[in-house]
Amino acid sequence: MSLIKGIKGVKDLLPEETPRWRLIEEAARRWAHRYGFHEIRIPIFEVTTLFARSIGASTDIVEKEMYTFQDRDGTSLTLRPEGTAGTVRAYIEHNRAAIPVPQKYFYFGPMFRHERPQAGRLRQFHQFGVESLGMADPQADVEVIALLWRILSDLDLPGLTLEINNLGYTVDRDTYRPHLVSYLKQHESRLCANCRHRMEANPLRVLDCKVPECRAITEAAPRLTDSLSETARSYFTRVLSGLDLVKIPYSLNHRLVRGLDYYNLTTFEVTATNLGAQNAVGAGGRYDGLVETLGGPSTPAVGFAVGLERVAMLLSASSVEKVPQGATVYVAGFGDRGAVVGLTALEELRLAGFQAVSDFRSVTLKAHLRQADRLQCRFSLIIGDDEVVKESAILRDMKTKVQHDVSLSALSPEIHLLLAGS
RNA sequence: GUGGGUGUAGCUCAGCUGGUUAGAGCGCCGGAUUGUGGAUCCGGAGGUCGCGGGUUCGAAACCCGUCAUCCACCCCA
Repeated sequence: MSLIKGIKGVKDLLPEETPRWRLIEEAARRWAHRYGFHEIRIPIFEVTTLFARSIGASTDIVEKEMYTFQDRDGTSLTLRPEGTAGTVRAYIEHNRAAIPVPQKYFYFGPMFRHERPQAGRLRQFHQFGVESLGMADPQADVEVIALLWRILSDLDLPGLTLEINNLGYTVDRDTYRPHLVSYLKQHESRLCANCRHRMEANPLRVLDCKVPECRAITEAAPRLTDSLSETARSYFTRVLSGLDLVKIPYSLNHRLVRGLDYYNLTTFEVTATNLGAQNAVGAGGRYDGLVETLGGPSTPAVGFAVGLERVAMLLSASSVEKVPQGATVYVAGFGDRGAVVGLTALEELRLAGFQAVSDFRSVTLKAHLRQADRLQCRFSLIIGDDEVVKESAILRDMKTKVQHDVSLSALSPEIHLLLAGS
């Protein structure tokens, strides 16, 4: 009999770490709400072609990282590798374009990518994401970027940096690509093997190669900026001045190229220190063509996603360890009659709104008090056979060791009174 | 998919060039304190040394394989 273990790259979140996650989720929710985003809950799996069409058939995600399987009727389904595709699908399917107010959504949930696990990278990981659909104005970009920045800074993550770039329109990239390729061809022999391949498949990706040799070459390469149309340029300028206005610090990075095909114009990424190699905490951009590619009405859109595991990693390094709230009342019922009365006292306290706990394995008062201490309870309610006879229990303040008799017939009012007094 | 590190008690880790009953700290249980927790002291329990094979008189240690895990490449949030 071999032990059944969890799947590689798929983690359990144990009660010790769950408060940290709640903190992150609450911050994200709070800020999303302030910015006027509403929660959407979309399925965890979809028809495979949705992802192939939106993310891009030649991306790594679609080529080799998706969890794809056959449904019983043979249709190909896949576990979502990201949240945008499903959100857009829902937007189209429910004809949300017809609603005369901006459609601004946020979501939380697990995503699935078959990658080799490492620091900050799992096969089942969690994202918080935001999609702002319908507004083709730079202010919409600013709004989304500001929201991302606000959430992450509110959580006080170390070494946050916002990098931003302008990918222009598809036509802009089409005019730029030949310039880049012909330049790269001249230096082909000095490029890494990977980049030589990328040069054919997706030349823009060569720009964010980390190999120093490649970087040196691309440093002098023709820049996308110089091929951008006037409209693309002025759009980006207005995004930047909007960020200045609302005081979001950023730095330009002309190498910033996203790994998903649907982005255009504004792209951005927030990185942090102390994250190891996977240092992107949140990233996103504008994707004006996606709704239409998926069969919906032409709809401009911007969004981002945040990697929650990565945020959680950073948060552990900083200051979270201050919320281990223990229970307020430990009920120590022991002896034949005390145990019985203890059970009813527990229930009575809970109905009255207290958090009340006990360890039913403990038979002696000593053992009970030890557990009360471990559980960091504020009070212990001692009920032994003697107390049952007297019809009054002993309420012990675990910190001050002060004890009061409280009558068993009026437990919760008397505890309320003592609490109010202290 | 490729490379490297690490697998010894519940946890964190020692264990020298192979040598006899495998250790520490923390945690756990019990006692000192038969109805009063945390501290102290005393005592105790707990290990297929990841798994399989090989070398050897002898393997936790050496060799081969395998699995797990971590980190990096790649990719991305």
